[in-house]
This record gives sequence, C-alpha cells and structure tokens, in this order.
Amino acid sequence: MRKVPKQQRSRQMVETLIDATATVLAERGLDNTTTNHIAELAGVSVGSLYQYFPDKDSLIEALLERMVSDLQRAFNVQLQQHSLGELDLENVARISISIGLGTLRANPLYLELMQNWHRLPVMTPLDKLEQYMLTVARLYFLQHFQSYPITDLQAKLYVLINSTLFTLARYLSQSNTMLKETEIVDALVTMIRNTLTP
Amino acid sequence: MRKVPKQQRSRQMVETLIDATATVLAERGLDNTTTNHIAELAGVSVGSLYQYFPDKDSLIEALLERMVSDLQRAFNVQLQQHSLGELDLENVARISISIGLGTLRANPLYLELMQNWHRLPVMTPLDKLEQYMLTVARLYFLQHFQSYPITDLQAKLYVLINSTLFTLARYLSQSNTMLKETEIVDALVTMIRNTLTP
Amino acid sequence: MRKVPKQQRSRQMVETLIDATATVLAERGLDNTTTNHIAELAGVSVGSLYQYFPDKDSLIEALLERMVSDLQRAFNVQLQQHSLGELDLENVARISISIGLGTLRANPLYLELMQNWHRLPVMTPLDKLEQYMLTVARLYFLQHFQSYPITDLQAKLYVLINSTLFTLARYLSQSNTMLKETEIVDALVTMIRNTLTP
Amino acid sequence: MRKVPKQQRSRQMVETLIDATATVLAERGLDNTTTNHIAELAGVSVGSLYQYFPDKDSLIEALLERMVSDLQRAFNVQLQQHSLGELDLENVARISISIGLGTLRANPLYLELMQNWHRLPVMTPLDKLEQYMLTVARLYFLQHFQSYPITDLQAKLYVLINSTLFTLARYLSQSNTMLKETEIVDALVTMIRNTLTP
DNA sequence: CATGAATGAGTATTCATTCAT
DNA sequence: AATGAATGAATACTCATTCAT
Repeated sequence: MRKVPKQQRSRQMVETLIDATATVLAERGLDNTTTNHIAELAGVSVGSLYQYFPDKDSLIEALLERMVSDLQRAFNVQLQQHSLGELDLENVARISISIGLGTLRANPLYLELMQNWHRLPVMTPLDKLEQYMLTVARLYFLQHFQSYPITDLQAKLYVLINSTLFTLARYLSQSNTMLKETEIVDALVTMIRNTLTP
Repeated sequence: MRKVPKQQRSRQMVETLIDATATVLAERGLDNTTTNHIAELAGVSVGSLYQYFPDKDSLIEALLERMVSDLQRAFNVQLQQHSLGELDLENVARISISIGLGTLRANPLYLELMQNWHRLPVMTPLDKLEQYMLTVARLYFLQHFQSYPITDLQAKLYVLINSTLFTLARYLSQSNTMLKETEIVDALVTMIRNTLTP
Repeated sequence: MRKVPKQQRSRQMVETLIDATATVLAERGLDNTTTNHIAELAGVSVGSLYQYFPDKDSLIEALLERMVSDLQRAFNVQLQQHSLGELDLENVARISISIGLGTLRANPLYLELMQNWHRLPVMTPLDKLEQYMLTVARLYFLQHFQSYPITDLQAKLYVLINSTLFTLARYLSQSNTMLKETEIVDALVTMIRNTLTP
Repeated sequence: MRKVPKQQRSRQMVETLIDATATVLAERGLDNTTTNHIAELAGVSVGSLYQYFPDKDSLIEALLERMVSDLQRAFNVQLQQHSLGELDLENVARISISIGLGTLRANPLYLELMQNWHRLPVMTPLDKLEQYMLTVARLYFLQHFQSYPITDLQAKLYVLINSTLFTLARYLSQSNTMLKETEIVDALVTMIRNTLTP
C-alpha cells in the first residue's frame, strides 16, 4: 500500500506550505512574512520548508501560480454562467471588473500581491494571467468581430488589463478617496468599451 | 557681508541630500537604500543628514515632492511649446505620454518610485500630480467642450492617469516584451482619446 | 557703566544654564537630558554652554551643589521656626522627615537625582548634605546629651541619613505599595529615635 | 538514547548567557552592557542570544532572579548554620548584615545592580527579596515575641531592609570614607536591634 | 527525510563635543 | 565671545539560510 505515499506526502506538504504562505502573507504583509512564520503555521520545521522550496522567493512564486489558477477558474465559471458569447462588450467588461474587484476584496492576499508585484520573484504569473485573458478576449472578438486587427488587439488588451488591475489595486488601497466605487467602475467600463470598440 | 550664507548652505545641503537619495534609490532600490549610504554618497555624516531631515521617510517624501515638481515643469514646458489650446485630444494624449515616458526612462529613479508607490511614506505626491493633471485637463475641456459632465471627468481622469502611469511603469520594467513601444503608446493614446471623447 | 558686566553676565548665564538643566532633568529624566536641550531651553547655543561648563557632568554637578544649598536653607528655616532646641528627638526626626519628604515630592528633580545618585558625576553634594546634617545633629546632641560618644554619632548619622533618604526615594518611586505613607514615616521616626537615644 | 540533550543544551545556553551578562555588567556597568558584548563573551552569536531571550531586559531580569535566589540560598545556609532560633535579635542582625556585605563585596555585579535598581526592567526581584526576608523575620518574631503588632512589623521591615541594603551599597561605592566598616556595621546592627525591639 | 539551533550582516537613529565662522 | 553645523561611534534587534544531529 506504500504506492505513491512519498509523492502524495510531498504534494500535500507543498500545498500546506503554500497555504501557510498565503495566510501569513495576508495577515502580516509581504514585509513581515518570514520563512519561520510560514513553517510554524504549516506545522513543520524551517528545514523541511527548505527541502521543498529552495528559497523564500520560490514559495511566493508557487503561491502566485496558484493564485493565477484560481483567478482563471473564477473567470471561467463566471463567464460561462453568463454565457459569454451572448454578452455585448460593455457587459463583458462590467462582469470582468466585478470579478476582479470581488476577488481582490475577498482576498486581502491578492491585493497585497498586486501592490508588491514588482518585488515578486517572478512576473510570469501576471504574464500568464494576461495570456489567459488575451486568449479569452481573442476568442470573444473572433466570435463578434470577425476581422479585428490582431496586433492591435494584443497591445490594447495588454494596456487595458494592466490599467484595470492596477487602478483597482490603487483604488482599493486608498482609504480616503472622494470617488465612489460605481464611478470608478463606470469609468473603467467606459474605458474598456470605448477602447476596444472597433 | 555674510548674508544668506547659512540659508544657502542649508538649501545646498538639502539639495545634496535629496540628490544622494535619488542616486542611491536608483542604484540600489528602495529596499537597499539606507541613510548611511545616502549620507556617504552626499559626502556628509549621518548626523548631518538627521539635522536636515527628521527621518528616512521625510527624505523620500522630499524626493517625491521634487519629482512631482519636475514632472509638472516638464508638462508645462511641453504643453506650452505645443500651445495646448490648439491641439486635439489625441495629440494632447500623445504628447503627455511622451513626456511621461521620457521622464520615467530618463530617471530610473522615478520608475523605482512608481513601482514602490504603495510603500512610500506618503501618497500626497502622486495625489498632487493627479490634482495638477486634473486641473490642466479641466481647463482644456472647458475650452474645447463647453458642457462636459464634471464628476464623470474626475473619475475618468483618475482612472486614465493611474492606468497610463502604472502601465508605462510596468512596461518599462519588463525587459522581455513582445510588444513594441509604439504599439503600447498607440494603444494608450487610443484609450485616452476614446475614453474622453464625449 | 560697563563696570561688572562681564562678571554679571557670566554669573547670570551660569544660573540660567543650571536652571535649564534642572527643568530639562525634571521633565525628561536624566537619560533623556541632552546638552542641546539644555542650551535650547536656556536660549543660548551649545557652544556657549561649553564656554561655561567643560562638559555635561559639570553642569549636573553645579545643579547638585545648588540643590544641597536649597535643602540646607529649607532645613534651617524649618528647624528655626520650630526652635530646634526645645524639641525632643522624636519631633526633630518627624520634622526632618517631613521636610525631606516634602522637598522630594515638590521637586521631581530631586527624586530623579536621588534615584541616579551613583551615576552622578560627584558624590560630594550628598557628602556635603551629610556633613551639614552631622553638624546640626552634633549641635543638638551637645545641647541635650552632654556626653554623647562622638564617633558613634558620626556612624549612626551616616547610616540614618542614607537610610532615610534612600528609603524615601524608593518609597516614592514605587507606585504600588501596600504601605501607607504614615506607616513608613512612623517606622522611620521610630528607627531614628531608637537608634539615637542613648 | 538522545534524551534531554536539547533541554540540557538549552539550559546550558541560558546559564551561559546569564553568566556572560553578569560578567559584562560587572566589568562595564549597566550603561555599557550591550547585547553584542554579552553574546561575544558567551561565545555565541547575537542571533542565538535572541533565541533564548526576547530582549535585553529579560536577560537582566533573569540575572536578577538568579541573584535573589543566590542571596536567599546564602541566607538559608548561614541562618541554619547558626540555628536561627537560638540567636537573639542582635546576632541575627549582625549575621544578616555580614551575609549581605559579603555577597555584595564578592559580586561587584550585585553592587552595580543595587546602584541601578530604579533603572532595572523589573522591581520584582528586589520585591521578592523583601518578601523573603519578611517571611523569615515574621517566623523569627513569632517564635520570640508571640504578640508582635504585624502591620507595624511590615513597615519596619520594609524600612530596615531598604535602609540596610542601600546604605551598604552606598558605603561600598564610596572609596574615600572616613568611617570604618565595623563602625558602619555596628551602627546598622544597633539601628535594626533598637528599631525592632518591642 | 526531518529538525530547529545557530549564524551575523545589516539598519535607523542619538548625542556629547568640536571648531570654523 | 557666541554660534550651531558637523561629526561618527555606538546599539538593539531581525531573518534567510545552513547543517549537525
């Protein structure tokens, strides 16, 4: 019965450690997240932590990967619920923003990560998210506007995705804004719609 | 006739220290910027540094203020050269982006600051920049489109300014992009123009 | 008219500086008393301070000397009011303790100094106080008990003076004592009376 | 069979660190006692020091606890050797003072601590010592004078213990006294005896 | 594999004193 | 004489990583 026990235990350990990283990061912020805290919360020794992850950065990298997967899953679920194909651009934008905003707000962790993107060990996760959204968007555009200039689209999506994410992140971290959320969302929706409308 | 010598020396010292802060920050990054390094580069003792600035944060704050002033000056110069009033929205956007891009590229420091905005001691500088641009923009809109919905404008400008700045910052910190600069700029210009066009 | 101006100004400055030292010491405690604070409060430059006092310690020394003079004056006044000669030992003790307690309580400064006696630049002030009290006491004993063994007296007074002062100082710096002040005072009075009674 | 090794090593380390603290404190004084010096003398890294003690104060607190234990042990041994019950008040006082004096003189450290009592992180050790002596004294009085007013006793003992300790501390830190030790001791003994004798 | 004790470079800030002006 | 700008050594505490057990 000792078939995949090591593999499984290993996988299990990795997950536990990433969970712990997420929790510590959300609770204490990137600056106060130490490998010792993570190991402690995970219920293992630091030594073990370093058996599964070569260094602190790789731990965070793993967390990022998982976060991106989660987000993708969330988008997929939501968009299919709304049967993407039948929505117009404005509604797609609105729903996407809603998902993003909801996710960022629900997980303080994600906000913390967004705010620290440039200090993160790797960009790839964010890149992946962009790639994913690019794919989704391309699909959508293929369905709705057969002949959309593709390079143009790539650049626009790059700009819009980053714009939306960072603006939301900044907005959420400002406590004292005079702008209401609906105003921000409306402005973002308008921005996305008007930028992409051929 | 030893007039203003102290005032001058004081001003001089303050400037020297801010310069040093800028250099150290650009060379070593916010995380590795220490007061000792700054003092050393400035050619003074740490003690002196603390005679002019109560703490590290205030040093960075001063630098931020200066950065905002610089940007404002750059904008003013450029926009007057082009006689703002006679430009259409697209060209205003293009010129603004050009200024921003140029400034960020010329001063690695500014990029570093943009990337660390959320860890900076004060938000006010970025807020100030927003305020300034809002004022300029309002003026422009007053001239060109008499009856522009003002709240709408405020939200849109908030979104656009943050979008543009952060997107540029992110773009500049990515070494391996497949997107060319002109594509990004074009996308940004389109975004701004289409979002603001009534 | 420029007769003694320098002498006077000098004296004046010295007094001002000692005053400032006293105030700063009382307000911030010995540990947080800096020469710069003293100079600032005195309204002069640090440089001037160092023209009148070679170092920080000598400033405190001067303050101590003055404190001892003050205490001596207070004792003299009080004891003469009560016409020392007619009091019995118990009342002398009670009055002395009352004076000491009152002085310590009225001047947080004195308490601070008592607590830090061993870190003070010189012992001499406390020694002087002892000498003074010894003289007074000897006088009293000469009047009341013609043939009191003198060496004995010296040692006893040394012990009693230190005992009383330090015990009061410790008592005053303890916030959470279960002993009432009258109990302490009574115990001290008993101690002094019983120790000295031939 | 690697039993208790960690426990032992841990205990060992704690002891070593307290020893080092004692030595550094005795040699350099409280003001110049730094965690780095302590760690260096203990032959470990500062990091290790902070693994066993949360901060500098707790290190000193531990040392105080140990000092109090030592003193209590010394008292117990001595008093039992002399079969406390059979001694009269004078001899109890004399022996107690002898123990205190011997301990203070043998450990320059204790003198340093006595002199700095008010700057110590905790009063509790000194309080504990008082409590202990109070207990011993009460026991003694119960045996010898059945009906001694207890509150009275508490105040008197508070006064006498502090008086004796501080007077001894002061005497020991004065190099240039004209009083011989026997004179001081005799005076203290008289003071204690006469104060407590019903 | 797991442990967790040990490492030690690194950092913001203070303050008595000096000395050029 | 007066100024006050400049000095710089000194100090408590953290944390990613290692490695002997």
